[in-house]
Amino acid sequence: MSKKSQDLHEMEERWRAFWLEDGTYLYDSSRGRDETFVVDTPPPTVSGSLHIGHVFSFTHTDLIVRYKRMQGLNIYYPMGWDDNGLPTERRVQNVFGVRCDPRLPYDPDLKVEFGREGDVIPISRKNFIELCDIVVQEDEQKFLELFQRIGLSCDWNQMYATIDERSRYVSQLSFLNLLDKGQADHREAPTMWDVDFQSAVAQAEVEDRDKDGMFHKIRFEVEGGGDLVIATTRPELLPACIAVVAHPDDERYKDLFGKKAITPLFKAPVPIIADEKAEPDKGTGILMVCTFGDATDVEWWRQLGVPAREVIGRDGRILSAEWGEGPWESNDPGSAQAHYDKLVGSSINQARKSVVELLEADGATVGEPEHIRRPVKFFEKGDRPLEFVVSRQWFIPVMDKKKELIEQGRKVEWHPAMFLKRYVDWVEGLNQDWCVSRQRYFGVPIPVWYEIDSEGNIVYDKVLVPKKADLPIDPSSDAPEGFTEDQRGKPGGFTGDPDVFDTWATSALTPRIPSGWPDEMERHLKVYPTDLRPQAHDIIRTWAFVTITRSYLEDGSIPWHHAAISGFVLDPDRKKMSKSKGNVVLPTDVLDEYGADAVRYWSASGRLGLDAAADPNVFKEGKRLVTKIRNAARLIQGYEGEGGPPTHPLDLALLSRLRHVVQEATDAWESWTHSIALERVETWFWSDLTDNYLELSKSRAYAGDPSALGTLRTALDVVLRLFAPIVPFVAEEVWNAGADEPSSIHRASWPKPDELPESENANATFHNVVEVLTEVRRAKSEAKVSIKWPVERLTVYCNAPDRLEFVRSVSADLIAAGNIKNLELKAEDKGQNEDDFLIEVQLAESQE
RNA sequence: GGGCGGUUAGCUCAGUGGUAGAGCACUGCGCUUACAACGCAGGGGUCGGCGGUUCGAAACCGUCACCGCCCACCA
Repeated sequence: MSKKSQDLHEMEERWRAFWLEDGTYLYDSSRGRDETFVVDTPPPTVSGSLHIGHVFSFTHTDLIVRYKRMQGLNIYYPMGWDDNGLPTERRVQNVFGVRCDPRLPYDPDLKVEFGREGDVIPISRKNFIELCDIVVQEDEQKFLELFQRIGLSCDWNQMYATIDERSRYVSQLSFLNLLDKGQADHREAPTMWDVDFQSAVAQAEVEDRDKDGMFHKIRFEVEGGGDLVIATTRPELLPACIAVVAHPDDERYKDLFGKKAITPLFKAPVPIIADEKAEPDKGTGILMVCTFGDATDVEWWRQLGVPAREVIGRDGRILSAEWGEGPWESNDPGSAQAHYDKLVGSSINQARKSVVELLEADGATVGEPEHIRRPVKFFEKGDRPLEFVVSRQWFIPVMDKKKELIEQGRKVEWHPAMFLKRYVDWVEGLNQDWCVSRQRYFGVPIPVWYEIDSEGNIVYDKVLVPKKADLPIDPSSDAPEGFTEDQRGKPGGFTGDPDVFDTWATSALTPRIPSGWPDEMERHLKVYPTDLRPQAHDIIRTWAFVTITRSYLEDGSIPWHHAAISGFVLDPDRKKMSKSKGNVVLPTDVLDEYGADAVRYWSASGRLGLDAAADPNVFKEGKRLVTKIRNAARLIQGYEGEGGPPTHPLDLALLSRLRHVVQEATDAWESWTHSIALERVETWFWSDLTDNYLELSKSRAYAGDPSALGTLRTALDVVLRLFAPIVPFVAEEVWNAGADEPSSIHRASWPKPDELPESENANATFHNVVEVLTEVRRAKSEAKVSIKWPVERLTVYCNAPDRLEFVRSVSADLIAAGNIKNLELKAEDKGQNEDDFLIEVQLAESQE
């Protein structure tokens, strides 16, 4: 690291320490709701890797917060860590080489090394959770360091984690409230299921992936003669077939409705039914309904009201069955059993192959299988397609509340507004209630027990709930009221719900976790509903949706007034970053190279909602700005003498133009377009101040002219405050230069236009003098001489005398800045257009 | 299949009806007492295509193309 980079990092570290010690960013609980700005911060998944995308979106939040703080608002900006759930479990499995087996007893002496390799060790649930706790502590520390490094102005005393006691309390309490209100129920039903993780998943966690498959055509006989051909990509579900369906208007099959088809191999008679959901032009136009191939199968199964034939188990292997009994109806149970037994225990892929072979041997296939590419549903974190498996799960009903939830979404102001549409589309497209239970270990336990009857059967209708005062509880180690632990799992006793909540069921409550809800309502109401929910657009369907839903169900509220949506970060070539492509930009790398302010500058230049490229040029630009601010400040702060009110026309022009920048920047912040605020301030700083004014004002400033000195100091003071939300470190450094007792710029007030004078002639004065000065520079550049080379004679001709007057009013500054020996301003027509300037520059013969 | 964005200089992006912009990259000059981690000057664009509205369109309307994202019952 170079010396200068080191200085930069030391400077940042110094202010980081000062802000913590000074309490610059602490929430003041004594101030009222209307003077407080509250952020419902996204708790990042700490078991994921640190990503430049975190820096981008969290900086967006911090920009807004810093602006609001300078507007005089009391800021409530907590930070949460999302450690709950599958990502942590996966990481523990990987770094310790273990897996959770809940049947095993707790081993208090278990020792496993971080990063150990070799055989995977099965461990008890309690041991597993202990390892999870170790891992999340480390991960949280890394995120904390990163976030402090980029200068997030959180109140670090307001930290929480989604697995901590407070979160478990809030999560369980809110769930019990829903249960009281009849807004949560459990049922045994076909649910989307990941066969690797062996857990239910919710609609929001599902994604389509295009996969290759084979279309197999299978001949079914029809009772009473004839046959029909079904095309399917999932022949392994043939034993689970409970009906075949065609469109009611389909001439090919019209005569078959009401009859029965006989499945090949298993000889099961199944009804041929008509339904408009069958599309004549897909496959052969007639399809088999299996328990369960997809969500439509589930619907048809419900309509038919027949028992399911479950063939796929929770582990993704084929279950055993007794053909000829119960739902396993067959015209030839013996041969059905013989065929089926060849499948039992095999994986889905193996079973598919076996069924095809059996069908071919039986002559039940038609033609060659055709290749097809089609979307297949996956758990977003999973590797194998989802299956529909019957299991008992807890749901929060949302299908009957779409209208209300859309209405709630409309009450929120979305920035940019287009994301409201994405929210509405998602809610409108919901096709199932929210499944909140997961068959996992590291999560918030579902706080209920069930009674066991005298026969030893679990009576799911008899739900035992804890007293709210006892929360949080773990039903696998705590006993319900009226029972003792030795009655667990015994007839006449109880059993705990074995599952945990979906991570989102807890994350949905982030506005209530740090607020003190519901026990400290006075405090809660000072920070709820919150003002701002910042988040990225990918989790509108999850986090935004679930938060709006839970707030509505809890007390009819909206959780936040504004939602600010950040885009994604793409690599410098605008491609998606991924570890496999090796194009990942690490936040620590760019922070090392360019510094926190420069990285924040890059974030601030990205508009809300738009994806941004991690472009090194923009980081560089930011770093250049930081250097420029320090250098400009060094010049201004180095001048000696008393400053006074601005009286000189150029000084009035500069400050008047700054006055308009203050207004424009404020308007931009107020309309959630921080990138425009940055652009306006930066243009003024670079072009007006450093390129031109600092040069033009030098002679007067060195001479101690009070108007120039006052102007320079005011300009610096104001522009630092305009820059402070974006580059907080250098702004603080320069603000406190030479001060014995630092006083944070971040507690200073946002500039107001009224602090600055307004001059009618500001733009004319500035533009005219700059035009002349630029021409002088051009002449010197063309003559290939240095910028300080003397000008023997500068003549400006113009037909418009008032234009020349503006130049004349600041001619002394112009003469000094251009090193001009003789300046002549002539109201003469030299053939130039209208009132254009015609500028003649006669350079001196020598540099003397 | 439906929806939402985007398309402006080699690159990353501003620019919502009035003479096409910035930074980087490129070329030339310059160490000038704030700044060589820099400054000054310069070259570079049929604003994705077509049609329309208008005195005037990068901008407004229509349409098409391409890129990206979101969603959709996987036969």
